[in-house]
Amino acid sequence: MDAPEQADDGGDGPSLEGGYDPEAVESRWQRRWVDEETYAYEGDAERDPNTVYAIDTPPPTVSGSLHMGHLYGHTLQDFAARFQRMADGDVLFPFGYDDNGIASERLTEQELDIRHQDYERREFQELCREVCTEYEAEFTDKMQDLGCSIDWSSTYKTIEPRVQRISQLSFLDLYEKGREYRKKAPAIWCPECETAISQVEMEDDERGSHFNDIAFEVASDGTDRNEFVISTTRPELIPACVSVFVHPDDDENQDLVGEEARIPIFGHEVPIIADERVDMEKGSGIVMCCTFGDQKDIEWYQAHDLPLRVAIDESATMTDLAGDYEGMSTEEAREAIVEDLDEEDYLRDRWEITHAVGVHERCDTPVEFRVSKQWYVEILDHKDEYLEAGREMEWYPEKMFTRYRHWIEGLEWDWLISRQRDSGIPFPVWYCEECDHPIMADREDLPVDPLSDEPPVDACPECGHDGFEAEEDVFDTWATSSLTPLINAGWDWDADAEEFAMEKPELYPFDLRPQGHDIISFWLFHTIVKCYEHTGEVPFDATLINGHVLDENREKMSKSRGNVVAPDEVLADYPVDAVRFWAASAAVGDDFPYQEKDLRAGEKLLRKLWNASKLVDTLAPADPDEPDELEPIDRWLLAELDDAIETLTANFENYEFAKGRDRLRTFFWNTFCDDYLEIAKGREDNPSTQYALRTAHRTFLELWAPFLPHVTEEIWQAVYADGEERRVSESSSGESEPRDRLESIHTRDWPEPQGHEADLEAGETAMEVIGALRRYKSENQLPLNEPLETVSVFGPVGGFEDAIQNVMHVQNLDLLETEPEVTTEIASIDLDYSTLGPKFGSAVGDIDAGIDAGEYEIDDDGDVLRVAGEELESDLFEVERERTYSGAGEMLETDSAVVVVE
RNA sequence: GGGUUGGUGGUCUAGUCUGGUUAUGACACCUCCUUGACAUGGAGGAGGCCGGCAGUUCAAAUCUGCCCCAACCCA
Repeated sequence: MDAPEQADDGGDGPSLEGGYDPEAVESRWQRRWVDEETYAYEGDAERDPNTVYAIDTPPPTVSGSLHMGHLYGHTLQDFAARFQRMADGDVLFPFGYDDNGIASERLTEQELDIRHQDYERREFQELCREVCTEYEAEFTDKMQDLGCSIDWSSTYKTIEPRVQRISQLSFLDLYEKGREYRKKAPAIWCPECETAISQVEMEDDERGSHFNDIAFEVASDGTDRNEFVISTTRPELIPACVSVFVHPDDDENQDLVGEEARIPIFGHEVPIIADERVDMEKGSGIVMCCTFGDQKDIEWYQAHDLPLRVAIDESATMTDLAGDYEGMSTEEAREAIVEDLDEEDYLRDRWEITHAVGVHERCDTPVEFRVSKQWYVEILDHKDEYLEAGREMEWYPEKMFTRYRHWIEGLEWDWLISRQRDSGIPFPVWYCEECDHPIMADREDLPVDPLSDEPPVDACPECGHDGFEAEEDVFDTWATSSLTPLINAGWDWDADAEEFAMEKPELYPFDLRPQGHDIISFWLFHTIVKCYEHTGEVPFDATLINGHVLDENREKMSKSRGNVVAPDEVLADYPVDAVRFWAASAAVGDDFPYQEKDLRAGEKLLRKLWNASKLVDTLAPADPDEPDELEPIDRWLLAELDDAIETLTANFENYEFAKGRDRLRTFFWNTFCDDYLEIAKGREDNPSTQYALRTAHRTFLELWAPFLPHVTEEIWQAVYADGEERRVSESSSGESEPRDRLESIHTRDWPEPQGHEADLEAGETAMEVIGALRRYKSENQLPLNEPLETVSVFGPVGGFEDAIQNVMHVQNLDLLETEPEVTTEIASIDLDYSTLGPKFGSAVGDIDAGIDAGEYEIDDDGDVLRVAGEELESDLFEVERERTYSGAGEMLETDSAVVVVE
């Protein structure tokens, strides 16, 4: 745009003509916001971190397309970002992709129908980059269709060199701090992906299997028995059997302890040992320990210093230890061994079961446990500190902290960060060929790839040898994606100052970390670990945990169930603003169903806002002067508006989007549209009403802006942007080229209460009277604009007579000084239990009974109620009277007024 | 198996921490109304013993215990 005036790009510029056309309007604004960098973070390194609002968004894993979880999560963040931007200025709302690691490798394999094993590492990495780039481009398009106020100039990919450098710096720093070690130890292993994985990547899955009762011979002669039976689901592991365990309390089998067992078929002999970790309830109560079948085997292996017998290799193929079974897969070997056991009469029984099997979450392959040399981040010794860090953050909702706490309390493994994969960030490490001493890269050289780069030394500092071996492993994805606060803040090594520094220190610690409740245990946890160890600070002030979007029957969406709703399908039928209105309906942290009718509710609201704006536009000039004195009805509206601003502000500050949304909708629809606008129709020439109308309307647009960014921008630009003083948020630090930027509603200031005071009781009563008259017309099947000849009101409605008269088409309105002629009798007595209870205690029951039975008296002036032997002062009860009106016309009652229609 | 969270009209939900006697709103349903924006609107109505059972209390959707159901996390 090139004119200082509001841009009107021809026929499809902002205008209130006709109905609201979200399809055209939304994409038009989305494009302009991106093109004009409306949401760009300005940045001011001098600013206090407490006054810059920064969000650390967990970058989506590049493994597929945008789903409802992305939509919901980002929309919630956007509510916070948009509110904060208006309320407090500069906001950083960045965006990243997590495209290094197993997930994107598997995506590449699926997409191209290839196996990574068939490619050179470089080649495969190239393919990953290509596939990811395509997915990212499509994902970005779809993200921009959501209209989130993301700063698209602050984006990153976890595989890009800048991030690789940060990730390798992080590795070096933790190594120097003594927080990392390399160790040959049993690790969880995925035979399909052929890599070690961490505890969090393993999940349980119910699988069908068999229990096999296998007879073991006793090879020594300390007992009368010749054999005993062991139940196992994994007979292929018997070549790896290194011992047999019996529980110390197991009297029946105590005779076996200290003896030797001979392994069927394979013939090797193993000791029988007592250990209380045996589950006596399971199978025969006697259990074999193999290296390794499960985690308990590892514990035993370490506790009893057992030998290592590896029968299964890294691709789940039997090793030479398995003798005749060498080269078979574990499944093949299982069947073959069972058959042979049966033939040789060792198989005593076999039956089907289903049980939980640990599988790799990325490929559903049952995991193995293998001894291998891996890098670990030590975390078990800092559990208390990480727990404390979690405690220092604000949790929205609070209850989610429990999950974090339980996760930490249950930690059993240090964090394994090396992966035997092709695509990923390499460890910046070489090893001395002679003494295995690790050589770390120099900081200034990062990022490095040891496979192609040379180590920074000519000779090993330990032994002087000059040959080195490159580390082939890459970092676990989370070793990098746990650094997002540091990536966003531009963390780097300052060589001159010899310390770490941030390019944008004002961002750190971040104000908000949003994420789903399913990844508290790893993503959030790992991020806290990394950032805390690097900076000594908790990286987030607050964390916002979003729930999951379920299908319309409240069931989890899953591809296998076929109940997945894709965001693009929804957005093809409904405006984004309507989708956002739905997204705001759930309490933060709660799972909630996707229901189409909720989107229709949002659509209705957009239409209402549009139509109300049109009406306001016909009733008052865009920018009326403020009159010296507002009339009661107008002052009442603005006082109510002040109140709404106050609650809504608090709601946004506390991430109570659902509450804010409902409060605003009710006030806008019921109070403003149904009540005030109807009244305003009869007062259009009144300067007081014109001012109130426009003030309220502008404020409504601003208050709705975080929820409904498109429709509010469209109306704002159509109605107000033109006459506004130009408010371009060019930074005061003097950017050399002042850009001609859109004065978006989204960069305006959040409304503040203006301190309007009004007789709220009179306003409330007047609305009651209007409601009563509406009910009267409805019940008498009259149109709402049917004139009423004479209406008398007894009640506090002073100052609102005109309003009542106009909106209800009352020709004569009388305010009564005294209650109209009625005969009254006591209908009921309302007790104030909250003070009555504490005062009279158990007598309350008798008082209730006495009143019900009519056994009570009230003083003539109504000051004292005598019942059940007690005397109640007037503040404890209220007498409800049944009024019978015998005068002319019909009497209507409200809570605080009596109305007579003639 | 252990833990966490939740269960409120037909549906989705507010209220539960901080107990107070007519339980909030929306959608759907029924009746009526074309009022100067909106009939994709407006006014009104019906519909719930707050998962079950005990307990604490003058008083429980709300606090306590047990049970049932669901989701999630961890074995």
